[in-house]
Amino acid sequence: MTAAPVNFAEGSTIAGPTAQDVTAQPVIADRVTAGPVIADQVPVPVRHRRRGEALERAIHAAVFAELAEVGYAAFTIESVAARAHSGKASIYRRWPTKQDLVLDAFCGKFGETMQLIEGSLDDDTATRDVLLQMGRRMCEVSAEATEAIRVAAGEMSRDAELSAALDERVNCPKRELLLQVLRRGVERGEVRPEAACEMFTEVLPAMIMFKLILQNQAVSDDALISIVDDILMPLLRPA
Amino acid sequence: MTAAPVNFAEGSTIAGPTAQDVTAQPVIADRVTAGPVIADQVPVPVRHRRRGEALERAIHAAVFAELAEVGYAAFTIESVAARAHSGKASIYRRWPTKQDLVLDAFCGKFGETMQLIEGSLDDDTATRDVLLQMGRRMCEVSAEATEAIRVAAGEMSRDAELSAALDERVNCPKRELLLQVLRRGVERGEVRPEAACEMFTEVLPAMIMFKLILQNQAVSDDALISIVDDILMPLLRPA
DNA sequence: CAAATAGGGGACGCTTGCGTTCCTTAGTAA
DNA sequence: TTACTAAGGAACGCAAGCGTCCCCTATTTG
Repeated sequence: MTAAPVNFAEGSTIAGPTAQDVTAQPVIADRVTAGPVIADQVPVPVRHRRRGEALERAIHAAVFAELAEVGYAAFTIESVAARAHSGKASIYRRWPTKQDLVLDAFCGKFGETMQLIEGSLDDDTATRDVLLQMGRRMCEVSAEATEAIRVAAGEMSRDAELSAALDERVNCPKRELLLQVLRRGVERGEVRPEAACEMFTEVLPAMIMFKLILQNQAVSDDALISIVDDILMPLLRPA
Repeated sequence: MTAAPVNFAEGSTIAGPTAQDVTAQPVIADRVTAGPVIADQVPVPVRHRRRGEALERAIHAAVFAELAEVGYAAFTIESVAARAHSGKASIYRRWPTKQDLVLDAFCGKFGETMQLIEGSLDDDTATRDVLLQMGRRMCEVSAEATEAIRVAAGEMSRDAELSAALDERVNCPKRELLLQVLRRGVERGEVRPEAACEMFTEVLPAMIMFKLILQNQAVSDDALISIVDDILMPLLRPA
């Protein structure tokens, strides 16, 4: 199940005006409620009431937007609700604390992210290109959730149980997948056997995350290519 | 000027009990104030009233301890003051917001961290060992302030001015120093000339910070050696 | 089409931390 | 020794969010 990009646009206004939306919303709702809808006065699709998964995705999107805009310290359930055009109750009904909310959003985004690549492992793509593709995907997904990643890392340092859970759901799958790519590379003669180990598995994520999460730099495609071609491949290639 | 380890033990109880310390403190203070000090009843040095730099270092230490224990979201000026056995006013007198406080603590720790290595650039240490030494130093310093690092990164993403300031005070010096090490390596014939560029400068910090800050893993000395010997040096070494 | 369910959103009392002020006393400089 | 400055610490009013409840209505289910 993919991250449903559709709903990102519909459910919440990413990086859009915050307070204004909140006040603007009731007007539209009233018009819909009070009298018959005058069709051509509401060209933008009338906000319908979302439920279930659609609502959750909208809230998740609002969480990322809010985190990016004000950070975790100033992050409040109230503003997430407002941004998602939803009620606080709908949020509290699902997530008991702001921590749960953020971490669940995090998992939703990264839980099944990497599996998307698995398909391409069957065909005849070169290891170098698979790595590049994985790098691109990591950048793409992570760039939308940098603060959530920082928060998750921070909470993990304080909660061993959570740490184990996130490790299992996010880190391990990613590591395994990368390991799989390396092993496949060995079979194809593109990777030396000793290089198919855990440590080399960390080089790509480390370089990307360092720039993205800790240095706040966008990772251009050129930079990515350089990481793969000038760092990763030279390390992996058979002598 | 080093991070003054003396004060860490004196000014605040890192990772020690929080609430208890707070309530325990006045008792000691009263005893000191009210009557003559009975020497052997107060074997631990009586808390004297700190000022200026000594106080600031104690507060910084309390900041790191507090961040590590409760995280930035639950971090309050009040608990920092309590932990440092200081008054809120003394903190507000110096730092207008919690953001300023944390970031200043961050700068205090990382501002002049790396310069410590510069001395060893003159003698005949091999590049490999210089890198190892730098890695150790990075681990050492960063491990005490992982949450502060995350916070700094997060704030930077929201504040371009701050971002520039921290870059100048922390990132650039580190990058420059590493570049200097690489160039020195070129002169000594241990590094190929094309490798003395910015990108390779990031490999060591990226690997360390990824583990430490994003994966929450301690970086053992073995791991560090492996990073230097199996990743960095093979990339740098002349063909 | 009717009944049941859940969402949007306002209101409320409560708690917490903010930032300030004030008082007493410890360190410092003259 | 004597002023002077600043620290420790308590108290205070204030604002912001919390978490809950309730009402009304859109959507779904049967």
